Amino acid sequence: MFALLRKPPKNHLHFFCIYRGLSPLTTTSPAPLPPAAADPAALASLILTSTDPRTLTQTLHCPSLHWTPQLVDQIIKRLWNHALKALHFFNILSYHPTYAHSPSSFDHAIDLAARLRDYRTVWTLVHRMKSLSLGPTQKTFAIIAERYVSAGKADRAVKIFLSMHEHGCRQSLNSFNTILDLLCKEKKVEKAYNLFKVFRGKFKADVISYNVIANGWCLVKRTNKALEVLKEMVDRGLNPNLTTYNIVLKGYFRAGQIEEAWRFFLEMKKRKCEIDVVTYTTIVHGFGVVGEIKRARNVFDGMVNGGVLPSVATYNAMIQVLCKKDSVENAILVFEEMVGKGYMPNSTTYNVVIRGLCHTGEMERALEFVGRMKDDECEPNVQTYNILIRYFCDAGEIERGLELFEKMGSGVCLPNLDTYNILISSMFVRKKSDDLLVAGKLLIEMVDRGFMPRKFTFNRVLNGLLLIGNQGLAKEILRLQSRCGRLPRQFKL
DNA sequence: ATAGGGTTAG
Repeated sequence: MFALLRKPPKNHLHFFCIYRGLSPLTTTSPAPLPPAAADPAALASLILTSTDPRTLTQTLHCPSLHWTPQLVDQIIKRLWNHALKALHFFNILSYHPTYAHSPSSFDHAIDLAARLRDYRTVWTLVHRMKSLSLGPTQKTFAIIAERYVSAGKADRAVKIFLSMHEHGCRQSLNSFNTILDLLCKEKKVEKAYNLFKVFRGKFKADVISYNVIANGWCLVKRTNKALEVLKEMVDRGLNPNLTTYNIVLKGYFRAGQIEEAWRFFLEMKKRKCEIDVVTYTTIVHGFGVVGEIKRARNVFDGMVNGGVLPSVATYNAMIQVLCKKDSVENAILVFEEMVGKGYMPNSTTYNVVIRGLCHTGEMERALEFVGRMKDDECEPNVQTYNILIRYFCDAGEIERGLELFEKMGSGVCLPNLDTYNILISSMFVRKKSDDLLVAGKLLIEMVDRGFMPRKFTFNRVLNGLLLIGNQGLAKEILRLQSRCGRLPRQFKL
């Protein structure tokens, strides 16, 4: 992609837009005029449907288009689940005659390239940022480190963090806490804790550093380790705060230590510890997921007396656990109650209700809520589509699932990794050979869009294709799998 | 993008 645009035909394009009919380039195909207003949706679908990079470049470089960092970021966001298209777009604008990318757009591009595991492009972009004096910033390094960690290269991520000052980005307590958090969120708590112990003196670890590590231990259900770390914190003269207590509370619930959680909450109250909406939401959710609906309800109803109003997240927790452990009808009652009190449900709220209805087989009622969602100007998101696709397919209505998938692909809401996984596994329920062929094509498409299928998915699809005797496609997928493996991938950008 | 609460997945 870079090679293609090595010599950006700057001035030429200017003329092309004004004298469209006269340009020698029209011997191929005329570039469509860009949408009149700078509409991110229209531009994103233009980029998605374009097949000729040269024509697209001409359109996007047209002087009547007024680019801003916000517009560029909005378009990248819309193309997020089609990494190659998004990077192509970023790259075309890199050669715009007058517009220059913002640091935020660079960060997004770096994030996308890293998701493709195209580390060469990642570092090319970092250097370009540097030469334009736009970075790299601490955020840039957080993004890179996160991608390395999630690709199973935690050691590499740590090395990069330790050398970020060599790239002209200074280290700080913030960046230290960030790398610790990234490692913890990817369940590399042991590694985070070791790093913490080595550098806590140098960076002057604070209560946030300790909270991050404690939360890490909680995430792997080792609440006692979390408590140990926090005791150490207190011994060093740092005081826990409300976030610390909420982390521990959640930790108990996560580890299934329900009564310990409740005792801990009572202790918080007894000690006149400030209690906030996060505390209450944690308890409502925690009780609910183990089926203690009555206790969840009591806490939910009682929090107002404690002087704390529920948030949308609290309602979402209550509604979700009612769906799962009680009944959708009661969940919907709470939903209506929330609306009646003037709360605006968000997409999570709608998705929880929609999933609940799908789960009880009430697809049509679920679709009514999708309509209601739209009426509230809350557009169905990728999760909404994933829920509907999953349950349509589960109910044997695979055509309806595929129909929704097609709709997404048109640019409304591009499919993500989950969408592909859901759909691919649905292709095995009818045991039709055409379905298996579709599974193969979906697998190729998902890799093309920067999503890494699990080994299980590869094997499943390969077996399916061999079963129907499609050696050709199977071979293609095998090649794809070996490219996705250990070897760094280089998408020609 | 310096920490804590709601979607998910057999």
